[in-house]
Amino acid sequence: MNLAAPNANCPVSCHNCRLRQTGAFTQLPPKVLEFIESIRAGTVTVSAGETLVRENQANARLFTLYSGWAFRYKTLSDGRRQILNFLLPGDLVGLQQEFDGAALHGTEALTDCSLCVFQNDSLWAMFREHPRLGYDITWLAAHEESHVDQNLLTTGRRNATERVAVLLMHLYRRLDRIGLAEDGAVAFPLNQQHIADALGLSLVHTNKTLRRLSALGLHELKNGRLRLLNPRALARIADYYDTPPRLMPLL
Amino acid sequence: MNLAAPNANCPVSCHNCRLRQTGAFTQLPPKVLEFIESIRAGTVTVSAGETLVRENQANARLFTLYSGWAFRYKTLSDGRRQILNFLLPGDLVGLQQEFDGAALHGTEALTDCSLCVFQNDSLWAMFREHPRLGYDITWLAAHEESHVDQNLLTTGRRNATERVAVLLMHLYRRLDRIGLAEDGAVAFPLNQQHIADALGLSLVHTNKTLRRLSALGLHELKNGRLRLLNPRALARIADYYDTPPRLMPLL
DNA sequence: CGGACATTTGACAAGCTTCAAGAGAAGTGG
DNA sequence: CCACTTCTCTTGAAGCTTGTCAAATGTCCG
Repeated sequence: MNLAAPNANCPVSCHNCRLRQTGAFTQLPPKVLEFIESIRAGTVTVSAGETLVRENQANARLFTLYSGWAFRYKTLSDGRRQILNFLLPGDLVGLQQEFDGAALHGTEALTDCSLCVFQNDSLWAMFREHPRLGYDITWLAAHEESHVDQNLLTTGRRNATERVAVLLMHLYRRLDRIGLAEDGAVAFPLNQQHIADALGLSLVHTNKTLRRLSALGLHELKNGRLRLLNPRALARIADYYDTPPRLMPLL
Repeated sequence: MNLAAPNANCPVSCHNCRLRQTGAFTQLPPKVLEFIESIRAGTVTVSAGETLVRENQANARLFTLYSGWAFRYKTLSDGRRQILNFLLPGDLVGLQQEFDGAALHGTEALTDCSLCVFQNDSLWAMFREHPRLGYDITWLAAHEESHVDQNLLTTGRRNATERVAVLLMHLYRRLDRIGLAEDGAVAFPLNQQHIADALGLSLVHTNKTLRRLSALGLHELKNGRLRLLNPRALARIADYYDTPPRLMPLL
């Protein structure tokens, strides 16, 4: 079961959803699951590098990311870019613009992705028909905010070494939780520009910091896979201590 | 009507709520308003500098800020602090820890505050009894996230001058929208350490940057009030252009 | 008037960015 | 299969923004 594989397409029915079998997500009553299936408008695949939602786009839809990686970002008018957070399988895409009218950020596929698309205007129906779903959506929104909170602490108050350490640890742990770690390593499709844009650093300084950490034997990054060689040292540098895993909702 | 005044206590009944008369918030059907009133457990006042929710606190409650300013923050173990966003009248306090079990951030009163407190475990009741309220809560969560998004762009990719300009503009506009601007000026209770912690800068550099901007005649900060003397220049420096005001939900 | 706290300023050091250029990797077309 | 292009990664050097240290000034309040 490799959900990160390019050809990992969404299943026809939510009952067969492989994400739901990972044990990382909460179970839904059958009636609610059927409702989700009824408002699913279809599935979509997007190639690496393509834009899912443009900045300031008005009419975006609501998705659940099924396989692959994506990220949310904002840019300044002179092109400086900040990555806000990374989206992994199970994450909801496009909630903010349902409320703010237009997206205040862009969303881009980092790898080939497949997504389940919900019908237009189904958001209100979810709240009305199944309060449980409304609750779950709010949970996901609050959870995503906590990721952005953490990234803000990182860019605002950590130095370059600490920032890189946090990023590596955090992504590794998120992937591990949804079953995407194999033999102590995870797929790692980010290039150094992505890392720089996520951490508020320049490309060159990101490179030098990564080299320093790997020269110290803290991590290994090759063939597009990340391995944490000394997680305890990384955690100490990053001042980052994980909370115990909790089951997440999945739409 | 000065909602920022220290003695601006919550009204007994939501029907008399002065916030609802500002025109900045959506109208609620009478039945929903009565429901809100029924799950309101009381009101609380907090003095400037007091902590509303400690970092890692488990049993925090849900509030609506009625008057005064507060802020959410995170700290590293060596004391470095990052302010995540500022909370103004009408904002919901404590939603995240309802989901994550414990607060991953602290919340502190910046001025004397009064807040409406909701009953424990009333969150699920809101979603179940009145889907509209669930929808509104999600709106508020998504809206707060968009503030954090913006702050992350600012600390990650703007220089010191741009950061200060953004902060001044953004807070001015938020206050203006809820009717807290008088004669082109707003109350501004932040000290320079707060600004530094919000922008990811050192205290000294924050001071020098503020002085430079005010020497250029862009803003004036005295007697605890902020006046934007050249909003267009500030907007240009900050690369910050506001979206038209939208009505916000109010619980 | 004294004490605590916030603001202001200068000098210096450090971390990070920018510039420049080479090396490696991957894809394309002859 | 090899030249060619393009992109990513890597490294060094120089400069600038920002942080740190230290101390003076201003402000508020008892």
